[in-house]
Amino acid sequence: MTDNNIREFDDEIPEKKLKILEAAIKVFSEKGFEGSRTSEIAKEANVAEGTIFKYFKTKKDILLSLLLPLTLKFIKPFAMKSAEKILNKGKDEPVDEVLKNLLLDILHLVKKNMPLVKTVVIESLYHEELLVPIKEKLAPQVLELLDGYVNYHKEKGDFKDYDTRFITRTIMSMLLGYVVLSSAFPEFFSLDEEEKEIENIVNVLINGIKNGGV
Amino acid sequence: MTDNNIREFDDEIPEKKLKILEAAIKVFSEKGFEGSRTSEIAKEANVAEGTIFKYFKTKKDILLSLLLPLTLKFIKPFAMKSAEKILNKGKDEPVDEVLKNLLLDILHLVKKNMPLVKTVVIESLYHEELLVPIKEKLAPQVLELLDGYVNYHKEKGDFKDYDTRFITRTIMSMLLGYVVLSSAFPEFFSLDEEEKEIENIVNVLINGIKNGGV
Amino acid sequence: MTDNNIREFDDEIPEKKLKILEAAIKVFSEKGFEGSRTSEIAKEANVAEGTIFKYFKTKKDILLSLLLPLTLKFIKPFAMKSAEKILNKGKDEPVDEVLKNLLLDILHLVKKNMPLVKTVVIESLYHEELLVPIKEKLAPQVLELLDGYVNYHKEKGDFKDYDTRFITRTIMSMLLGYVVLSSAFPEFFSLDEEEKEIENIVNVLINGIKNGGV
Amino acid sequence: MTDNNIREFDDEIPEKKLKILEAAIKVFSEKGFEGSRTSEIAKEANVAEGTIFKYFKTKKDILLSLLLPLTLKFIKPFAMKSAEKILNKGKDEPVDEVLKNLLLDILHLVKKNMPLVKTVVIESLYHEELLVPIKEKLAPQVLELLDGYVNYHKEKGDFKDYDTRFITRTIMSMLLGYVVLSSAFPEFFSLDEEEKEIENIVNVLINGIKNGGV
DNA sequence: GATGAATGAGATTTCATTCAT
DNA sequence: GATGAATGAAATCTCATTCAT
Repeated sequence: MTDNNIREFDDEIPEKKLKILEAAIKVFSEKGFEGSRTSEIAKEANVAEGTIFKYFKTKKDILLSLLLPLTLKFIKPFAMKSAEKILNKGKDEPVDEVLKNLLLDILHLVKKNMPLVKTVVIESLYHEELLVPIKEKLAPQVLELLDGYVNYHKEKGDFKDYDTRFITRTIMSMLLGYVVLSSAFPEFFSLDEEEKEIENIVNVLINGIKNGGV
Repeated sequence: MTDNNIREFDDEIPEKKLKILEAAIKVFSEKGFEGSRTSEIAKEANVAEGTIFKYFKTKKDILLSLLLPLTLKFIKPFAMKSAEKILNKGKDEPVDEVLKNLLLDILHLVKKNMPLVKTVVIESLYHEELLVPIKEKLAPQVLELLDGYVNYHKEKGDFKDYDTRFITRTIMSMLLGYVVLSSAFPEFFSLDEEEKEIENIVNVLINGIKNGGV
Repeated sequence: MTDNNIREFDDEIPEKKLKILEAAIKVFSEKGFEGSRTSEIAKEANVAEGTIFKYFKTKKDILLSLLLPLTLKFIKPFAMKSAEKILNKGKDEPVDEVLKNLLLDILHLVKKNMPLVKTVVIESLYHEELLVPIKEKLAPQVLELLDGYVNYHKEKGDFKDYDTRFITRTIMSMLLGYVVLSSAFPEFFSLDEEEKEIENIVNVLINGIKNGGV
Repeated sequence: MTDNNIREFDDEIPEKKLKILEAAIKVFSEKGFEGSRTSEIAKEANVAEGTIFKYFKTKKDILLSLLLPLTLKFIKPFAMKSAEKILNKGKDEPVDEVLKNLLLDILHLVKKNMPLVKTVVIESLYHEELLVPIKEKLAPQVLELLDGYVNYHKEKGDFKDYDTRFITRTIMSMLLGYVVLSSAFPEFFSLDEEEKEIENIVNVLINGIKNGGV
């Protein structure tokens, strides 16, 4: 499932460079950026160590290069598939169903690209060069999308009168929490019931845990 | 607020060792474990580099030593203060209030020890030696506590009929998500309204975002 | 003026090889042999890096190959032009004039081929393979020529009774000193008065700086 | 004779750093800066390779650090000994004698520090960072000294009416030429007659080679 | 105990050279 | 012949760890 393939955009990116990127994502996600050795990346990519530096000026450069695949992996499908399919098409479906599908879609995307996401998220906590473009380019796009969704339902009267941004934050928070928790303690979750788990989470998000709610 | 002091247990731990631990927490949290230099820790601790190795066999040993302060910092107050004060004392207060106080307490604890928590959480993703004791010792204690709390309210009929563990997971998830998100994107939150934010989060957790819920 | 062209002997030498040699002379003279990269030579020569190794077995081989152009550049014209034109033709002119013309000719030759000369001179200080042929082939030819010239004038009674070799050495010394100094500190000299400078140098060489001499 | 010792200024410079500098001078002078390996310098200095980088940030830093010993080696003794002893004390001796002593002194200094001088002179042709401080600090001091000497004798009527700077240049040129030539082709000179050679050179400089001069 | 100079194994990076196309 | 992607040996530099003081 975590096939980790960045190959969707083979466009003009050379085969070897792709193999190096894939290898780097694997190794980084297992050892962390600083804990990774270019020698191991090279071996993993079936490439001579020197070849890495034909495609990337420095080791750090490999890390920064992960932003492109991340963006492509998320923005494009998220904007297209999720936005169109779920938001537009589904504007008549019940809000529970729409939200569940949205979260499930995001989640599948995250899980499929877990090593990439894990690496970028964690390393952005230590490397300004990585955090800045995320804050300035990636985050705004995601926020805009979610805010739009939230606003639509708020206007329809589906949601309580919280601040839009607060709802967006809460949705992201829950998602993030679930991802981190289930990735750190997978045995804490029943692996094959993700669908059911998400369904429950969405239910909580929508109706709360308190008895006597709807 | 994040004074990061481990000194509460000065018991027999030598002053220099404490200074080294504090320095390590600071440096690790800023650079990550692998990205940190023992030289920098030494400078930060106002100690000669060699002194570090009088108290810790290896650099990794410093990391593993963080488990003790983490446990002391969390289990003790969490078990004592939270458990007693909030759970026992509050068994008559409305559930919203109790949950809010519980979360707020945990959150304050986390925020106060953010560098320590950040380091242990992240590094446990890369170091088995760190993850194992967390899974085997820390997590069970936290779970037991939360499960007890959840069960109490479930039995009182306060909560919907979800699986206990699911509720526990969801509470932790939300907490974790909030912590990670607000720590990675602090400007995304209004710094001085943490209390209000938590209150809202608890409200969502309890009543959901859907209009027409209670 | 420093056109650096080795093309005079295009005889059978392929165009690409010439371009590589020219490029090497340029790059070597700017960065030194060890400080030069074959990649830069290739770029400068508008040639693929691999092409270099079609014409030269190794990088060092390029350096050694500079001896041929150097010899051609110097021995041929020096022996022909200088020897014939200046020495033979001028045996009746006053010694000052003859010496001045000789030095000027050599100097022009050196300046015109400065990058080549600089490279060979300096690198011969580090590479036996380069020094040996110079000592065994180039130097003797130059010495023989100069010695002949000096002897001619000594016999004519033009020169004081110094050892022939000493006079030769002194002439070369002055020339070399002037070349090195004016190339390291060009702003120390007035660029456009080279002719006048040489004239003065020759005057000193012939008459000394002491007042009361001729 | 080329003892190459920089130890005169042991002042506060650590023993190991001195050994590294001495080793670097030796290796640089034999292989050139770019052709030298830090591993060889370390071995020559009887020091671990890592130790080099405790005292010098980079390999290039070692090269630049040679300016200090060079300055100390030359400016101090040159200014003190030469200036005082030769210039002041000798203002009544015949000009030949004074100039000869001056050149001999400089020459001895150069020969004694040949590896250092060779390295700095040659590498300054390739590294701006080395050339600039020489041009701006070292050269002016030397020039001022020589100019002073020349002016003194010009005013006394000892020298012909050449431009002061020209005479300075010519003296330096001859010296430099002699040093380079005798160092590149030592067998071209009779090693043990340096004193005599210099005497002759000074005679030429003063009286020229032309017969009938004084 | 505390220090910090010294170490050297190992990391990243460079670059001459090869070779399939 | 010409190319330039790929190589990998070797270079520079880093840094946890040791140890004499």
